[in-house]
Amino acid sequence: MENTLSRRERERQRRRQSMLEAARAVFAEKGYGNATVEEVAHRAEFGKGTVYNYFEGGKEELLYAILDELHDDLCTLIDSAFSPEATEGRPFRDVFLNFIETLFINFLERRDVFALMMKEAQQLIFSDDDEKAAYFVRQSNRVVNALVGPLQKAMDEGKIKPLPPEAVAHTILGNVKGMLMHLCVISRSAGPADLPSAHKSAEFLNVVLLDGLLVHPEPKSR
Amino acid sequence: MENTLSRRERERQRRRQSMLEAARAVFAEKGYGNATVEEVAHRAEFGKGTVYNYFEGGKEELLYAILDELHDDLCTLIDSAFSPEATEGRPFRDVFLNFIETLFINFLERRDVFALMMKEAQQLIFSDDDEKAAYFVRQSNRVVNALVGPLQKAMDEGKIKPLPPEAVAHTILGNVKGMLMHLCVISRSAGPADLPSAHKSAEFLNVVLLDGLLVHPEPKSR
DNA sequence: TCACATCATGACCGGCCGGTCATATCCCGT
DNA sequence: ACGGGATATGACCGGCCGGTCATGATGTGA
Repeated sequence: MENTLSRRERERQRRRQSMLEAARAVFAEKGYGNATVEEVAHRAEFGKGTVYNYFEGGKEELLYAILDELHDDLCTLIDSAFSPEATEGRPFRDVFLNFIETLFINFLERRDVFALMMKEAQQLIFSDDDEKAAYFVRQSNRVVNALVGPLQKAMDEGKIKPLPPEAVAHTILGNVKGMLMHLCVISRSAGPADLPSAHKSAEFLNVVLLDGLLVHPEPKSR
Repeated sequence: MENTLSRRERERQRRRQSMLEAARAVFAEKGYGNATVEEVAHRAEFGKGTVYNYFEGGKEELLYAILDELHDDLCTLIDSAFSPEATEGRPFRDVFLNFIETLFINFLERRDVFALMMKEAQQLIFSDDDEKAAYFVRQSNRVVNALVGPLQKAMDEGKIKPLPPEAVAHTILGNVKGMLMHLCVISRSAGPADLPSAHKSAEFLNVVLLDGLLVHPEPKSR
């Protein structure tokens, strides 16, 4: 009966998902390089061979699936932070602060997966295998492009300086990444209690990126 | 004779250096993970075993030695960019621009070693081995601290906003790193001809970091 | 109930490489 | 010229793990 087929299919998806989840956990815990497929399999309560029935590409395909998902999340988050409803009539400053804070909150509560992305993405981007390098550049650009739209709009409206929007997007994302990394690192030595709140960190970045470090940007001459 | 001993010692140093140099080249080319000690040895024109006579810690010690050196360079560079002679009477803006540009030039002409640092340092900082993580935090802090001094001074003199200097230092270095990475990446797909000059990139960062993205930082009230 | 397709499994293989060590070589002082 | 410490060397070992596949379990439809 036709139902059976779809039932099978649903089962199949469920298993795939649970393997992915296990992989996320194990990779985050040990790092991609040190994680073994065996452990992923067992955490998902399967035998090693079974994983290969679901992910032909093996270990690597698992990683890519996870990274894809993560970048999707990022894009979604950017889109919604700059959606018309979210920006309606509010000063750019507030919208931006809110954007950064949301990013922080979102990723800090998934710090280990985030750390995984940082680590492996870096590895990929400098990989000597052009295939892999290109993959990451593609992913990275997807995110940058999601941010370019809103930035271009803000420039057109005269809210921010007319600079190359891709460069600005890269810079912003780079700063967020850097701040997140730093938070991850210090949350390891210090207790998670006394690390700056997402809000404080977001405000800091807001000041630096929007107002700059100089005290008096001197309107022009004089 | 006493001379002989020192002669031996000098020879020893020379060999160590040439192994280090070989390691730098091989690691840069293949990445630490894919490089083999054997290849390092051969590039330096030694047998594998010999390397272990000079670096008891083996492969890892080679890496650390290289990273140490790189961070030393960074510190030196910062010190001299903000030395009294270099800053004497010049506006902070110029000093800063010059600093960033020097960093760019310096690292772009050693792009592969730089890429190595990016890759492996990231790996270290998120390592599950606390020992290694601590090592990199230490190195990273050395550099940050070198920058904190000049920043504090600039804040005291009212030249830049009074923000936590460590955070500012992290941010600045993070931005430089990000820009360098980006340059490395695009210099791979595009011919090295048409990538923005170090000067252009430095100016971009100067504007963003010193003046901010907003168009009119409105002096205050009115 | 049987025959057949689908799927799970883990023992096994092959390749890889860091590190060791027995041996050969060199170089020195005498 | 010789004895002996210092040094170079690369064959070898051991551990590791990704991926495969022969086997057996499961379940489905007739």
